[in-house]
Amino acid sequence: MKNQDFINKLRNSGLRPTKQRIKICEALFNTEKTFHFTVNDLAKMMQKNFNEKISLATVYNTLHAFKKKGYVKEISLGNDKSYFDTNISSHHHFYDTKTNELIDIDSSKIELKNIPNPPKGKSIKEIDVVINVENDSQ
Amino acid sequence: MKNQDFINKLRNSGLRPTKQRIKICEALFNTEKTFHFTVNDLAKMMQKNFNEKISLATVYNTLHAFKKKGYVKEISLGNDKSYFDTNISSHHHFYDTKTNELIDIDSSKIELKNIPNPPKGKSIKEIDVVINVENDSQ
DNA sequence: CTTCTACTTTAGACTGATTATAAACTGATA
DNA sequence: TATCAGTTTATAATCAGTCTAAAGTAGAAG
Ligand SMILES: [Mn+2]
Ligand SMILES: [Mn+2]
Ligand SMILES: [Zn+2]
Ligand SMILES: [Zn+2]
Repeated sequence: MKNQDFINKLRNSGLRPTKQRIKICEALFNTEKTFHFTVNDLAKMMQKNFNEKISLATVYNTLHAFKKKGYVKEISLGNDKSYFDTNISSHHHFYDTKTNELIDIDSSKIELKNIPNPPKGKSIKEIDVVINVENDSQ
Repeated sequence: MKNQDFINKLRNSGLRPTKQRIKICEALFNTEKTFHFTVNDLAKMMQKNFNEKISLATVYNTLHAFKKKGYVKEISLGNDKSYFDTNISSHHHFYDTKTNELIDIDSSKIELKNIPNPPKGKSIKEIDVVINVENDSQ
């Protein structure tokens, strides 16, 4: 995917293709594999790998905008900070509670049976399965 | 359960039965049903319902001590703050993302099939299923 | 090309949950 | 009763995330 594609993608979804947003698109979507990251991870990555100092506020703004457009997902865990995910397919995670490492599990890999009915008046939006793991002691 | 039972419970697990811990035990474990709460919820509850002003730091200390002893569980969600749970059985949750309300789902209600093997060298500690729900619009 | 304006970016202030500190207090033991 | 490690507490510190208001910029219009 080239620069111009991101510009179109942004414009088509009503986001002005600013220098910062385009660079962040490159960082997030010009990759072999999807990945998980924190806001700080991304801010540092932009600086180091893309030579682009983007203010933290803008990184937050952009990620929230991208999330609203469905370009990234946000994941919350036992941690204090939240993670973003460029894998936007419905999927689950292994989560290493010691290292904070996240590993995808394809949605089709786990079968959920007998999901109970939601409380009256509410409907299910999404189901998150987190399998907490830890290094074998010894 | 009476006061003396909590004193024994605390002593048996190596926690000094202080006035604050005993009162918190009463608040948490002298109930019909288990429940979910935040640190602030509990601090306020102690003041209002138990006429016991306990410093926030102590509430944190106590909850973390109780968690380590397995008397409560901690639940992390998309929220900024974390929740505690007096239901220490292995179970899952409905989570209303708008109201932050948590509702228990008995572990036996949901059947998880084909759980993939954890990454090499890691083993599964716990599986959390969160079913995000929302009020039916209209 | 220049002007105009709404949308963006930004530094820095602010918030709110949680943790750290260090002094005062207290349960257990002798 | 004296002693002391474990506890409580007020308060400061931390840290992710949000807010603000000023400066910058993309895009439209002339
Ligand atoms: Mn967020
Ligand atoms: Mn905690
Ligand atoms: Zn993922
Ligand atoms: Zn629960």
